[in-house]
Amino acid sequence: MAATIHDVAREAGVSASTVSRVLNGSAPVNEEKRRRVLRAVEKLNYRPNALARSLKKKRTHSIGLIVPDITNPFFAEVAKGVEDVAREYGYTVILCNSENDPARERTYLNVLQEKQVDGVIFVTAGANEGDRVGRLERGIPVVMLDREIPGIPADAVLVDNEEGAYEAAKHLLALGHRRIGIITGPLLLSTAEERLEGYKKAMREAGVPVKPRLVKDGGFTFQGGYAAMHQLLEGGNDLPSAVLASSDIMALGAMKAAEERGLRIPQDLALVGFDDIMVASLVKPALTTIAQPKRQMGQLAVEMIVERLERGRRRAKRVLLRPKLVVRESCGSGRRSDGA
Amino acid sequence: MAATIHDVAREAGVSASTVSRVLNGSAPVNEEKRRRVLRAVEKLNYRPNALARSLKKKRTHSIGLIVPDITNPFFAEVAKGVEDVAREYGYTVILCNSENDPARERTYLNVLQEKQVDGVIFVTAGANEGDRVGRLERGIPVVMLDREIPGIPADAVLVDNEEGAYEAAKHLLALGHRRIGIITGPLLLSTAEERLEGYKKAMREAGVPVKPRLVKDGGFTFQGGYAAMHQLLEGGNDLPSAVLASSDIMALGAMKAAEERGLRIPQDLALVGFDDIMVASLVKPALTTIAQPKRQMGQLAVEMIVERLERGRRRAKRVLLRPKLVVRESCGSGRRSDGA
DNA sequence: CTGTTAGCGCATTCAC
DNA sequence: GTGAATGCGCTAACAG
Repeated sequence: MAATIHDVAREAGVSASTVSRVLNGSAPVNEEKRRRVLRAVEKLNYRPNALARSLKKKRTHSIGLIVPDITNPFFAEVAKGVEDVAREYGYTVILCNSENDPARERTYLNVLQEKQVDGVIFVTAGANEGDRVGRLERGIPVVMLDREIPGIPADAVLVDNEEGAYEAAKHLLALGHRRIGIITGPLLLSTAEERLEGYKKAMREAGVPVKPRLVKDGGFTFQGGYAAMHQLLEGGNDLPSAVLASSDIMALGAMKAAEERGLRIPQDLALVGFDDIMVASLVKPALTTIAQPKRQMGQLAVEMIVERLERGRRRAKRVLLRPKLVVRESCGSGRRSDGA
Repeated sequence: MAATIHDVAREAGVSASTVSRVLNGSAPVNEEKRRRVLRAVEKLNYRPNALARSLKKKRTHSIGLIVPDITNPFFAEVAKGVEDVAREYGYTVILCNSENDPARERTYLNVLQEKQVDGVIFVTAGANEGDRVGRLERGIPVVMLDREIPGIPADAVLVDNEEGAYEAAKHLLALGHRRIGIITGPLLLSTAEERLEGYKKAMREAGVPVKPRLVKDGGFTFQGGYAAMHQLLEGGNDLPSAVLASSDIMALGAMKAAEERGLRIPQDLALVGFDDIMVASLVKPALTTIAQPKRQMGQLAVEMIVERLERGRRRAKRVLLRPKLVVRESCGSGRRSDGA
């Protein structure tokens, strides 16, 4: 059986409170007793029970992280940022994979609450968890990350998706493209919606009409991007000369589809992604994309929770980060081949 | 303030014990009171406090997962497997990124113990944590994953690395290569050591001497693989015609280096990886590699912990999974590439 | 400075 | 069936 604070107290010939005091430095303790306590701790290999402490102090020093899929490099990067500063502040992170399943998301929200986490970082799968989050939020700090739920006053760390997609589309337009397709994410996600908006805005400004036929939902997955690209490439005429994929993963799927159709990138088709995950620079041609500060997003989210917890901030805060166009090879130099 | 079991008891006009009984089904309760309790729970939006329960029951239903780097696709896949079955069994997972830092690893081992996790899944960075793990292991089930620490009786989920590397090398030999280089991981990791062994064994059997000059440590990182390949390619003569990289990440780095040297893969240089992460099938040429059952490894690890916890297993168990050669394009075998 | 007392919120005897 | 009492291991008053 693991030693308790009382065992240590007995071994050192002092009271449990004294042991607690030396271990937490919460009050001055006679030097002699202090040494005895430390020795006893050593001898018994004593480790305080964090459960008991948390129960008493009403602080668990743990935060929950809910993501749709940890194997998605975007979320893995975010998670790393989260874990990293959480550790610095003495917090532990509970990893929750929602698998894009609203039910699972809901379950986790409850579990985290029961486990008394000090805060939650929530990348929602888009289900309408507004009520639940709102209710939870009254007791526990919640930071929405990457995706917003409209109408709740929780903190949020977001990227200016409209701006990002706008830049991406403008890049394509500047290269002379006019028939530009877009593979969107699920439009119930603010993120996907905003990227579509940015695309439309750029098209509008350039005086190019947006054709519904060139807008396909790729569900933010590799498979979805693959299927969407095939759809875009169906029907002999009216084909896009460029495609904006709303995530790198989808861009990769799209690339595979284009390849299967015998299209060369960038000669026959220009392609832009979104996220800048590591693979983007590794594939051939290297993917031009909109980079997001993934690591930083995770870091900021933790800091926002700590601010509320340790510095008592009350007002909701919303951080909007700027994405950045990274030009690589998948859009070519700008001369679009008309004939090929 | 969150409602407690006493609030519910008062609201329902019963004792706290009764509330506990209906919530846990631990004893029969009068139907009428039962309804009243349930109603009260609803009304007060009561959530049991898992800390208090855990303190009492000495079970937290949480397990710790220590990995070197969650952004490494290999570990992300493992983590997904872990999370997935942990959730099924009602466990929560605490994510710990050691960043390959022994100090951090040590800290996490302690933190997990203090948080009273019911088990630990440990992918060690290779520091000699034997003592610590051994001591911990006496109180908490520990499963070593992917990497072993010799001499401790903990459970382990491993892959037959020697066999995998042996197959990889034989593949290269069968294609007629004789000057085969290897990029290893840090040799203090059992994993890296065993892969090197497999390579040597294949070479020996083929009667090809192993030249130290063709053995380079790539540290299991992209950068390391890149640097190692540059070293292998230095010095005009005595160059390898094929290279076995002990991880896909390193293979990718190696690919970049080869490219910089103007070498075409597979025409000028054959390359095999290890792991079969998603990117492997996406790069060009698609990477021939040794696939590991990543997801399954995570799943098994959790099951081994649950076995000890809920079915009282005592004897240490060691599972050795078989890796599998996946032939794609990077060795120019002429066979069709396969998507896996 | 230090020991004693009193909970944190729950599950579990133990009587009734 | 059910309530009262007890304690999980710890920290925080409260007296000295």
